[in-house]
Amino acid sequence: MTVTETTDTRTDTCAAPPQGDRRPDGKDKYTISEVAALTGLTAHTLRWYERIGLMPHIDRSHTGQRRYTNRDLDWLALVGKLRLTGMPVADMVRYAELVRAGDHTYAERFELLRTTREDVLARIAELQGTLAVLDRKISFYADAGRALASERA
Amino acid sequence: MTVTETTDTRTDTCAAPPQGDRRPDGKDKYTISEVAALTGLTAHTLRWYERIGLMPHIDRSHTGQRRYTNRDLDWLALVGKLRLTGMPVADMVRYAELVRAGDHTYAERFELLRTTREDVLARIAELQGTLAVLDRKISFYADAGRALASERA
DNA sequence: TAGATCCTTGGAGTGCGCTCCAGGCAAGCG
DNA sequence: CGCTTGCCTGGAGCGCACTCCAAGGATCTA
Repeated sequence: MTVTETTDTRTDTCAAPPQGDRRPDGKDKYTISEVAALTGLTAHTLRWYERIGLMPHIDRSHTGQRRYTNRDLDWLALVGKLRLTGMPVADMVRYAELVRAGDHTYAERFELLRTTREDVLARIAELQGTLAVLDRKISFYADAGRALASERA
Repeated sequence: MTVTETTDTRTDTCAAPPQGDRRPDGKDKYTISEVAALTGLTAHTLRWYERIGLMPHIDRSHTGQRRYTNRDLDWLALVGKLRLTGMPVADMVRYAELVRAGDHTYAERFELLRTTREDVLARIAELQGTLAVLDRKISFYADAGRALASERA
């Protein structure tokens, strides 16, 4: 038995959820600028992602232009999420390599994601700490503003 | 009436809370390497902060060496918090300029902090979104790991 | 078929936040 | 006295994640 992440595909590219965000239904070929529009990344960045191995090699049209698939969009959605966590690009490339290497890397992928999860939790806690400081200062300035206003009155 | 942020000082440097984190009591003069040890920043970075205007001009010993005060440490603590929010250094410099400019910049400081607060809230929400994705993937790999284990049995 | 627009490539450039270097001064110690 | 250690300066360098450039080929619209 082989476990795949989505039920309807043969190879595990660790694709994102089946829910396309705002994706023309029934379509499965996108030019680079269409993908740029859908993802918010620039075409430059998409090509760069491919060069550094963060994307698999993208299908090409008969004239050599890139044609992205829905699967590629799924992967980019995941990359976007990982990027939001602050994960370095090098680590994402490592993850992409594990995915390409096949099922026997499940344990390592698990470990990488678990570590990332811990980092995210720590980061959230950190931000909540700074939020407390900000709130203290903000209420100080709010009070000070009121005091100055009443002074003028 | 003039409102100051801490009750025991005359000038408002928007100092951090009176609770020193791990600070030798009764001391009010620190060398750059002591400050580096206390803050986790490097001496290089401390000098650089001063050059770009993120720190006020630091007191000097008779031989020209920097002598940081507890007030400077308070300010560095705030800077550290703001840095954790992801605020660009340029914005922190802007805030520092407002503080140096005097009480009439309270409204602007308030605005800056309020905006930062919104950013932090948005960032936390973002991270919680990525956490959901991570959790989904992690449980996938955990299940897959169990399936592979039972296969070997 | 002309002209505008889009896509291709390798490699160079950018902005940020540090990080380090060279060369030199000052203080403490055996 | 020499040695080590710590600090000073302006300016160069670095790692990251893009971002852009030049020169040329492909595709679309009238």
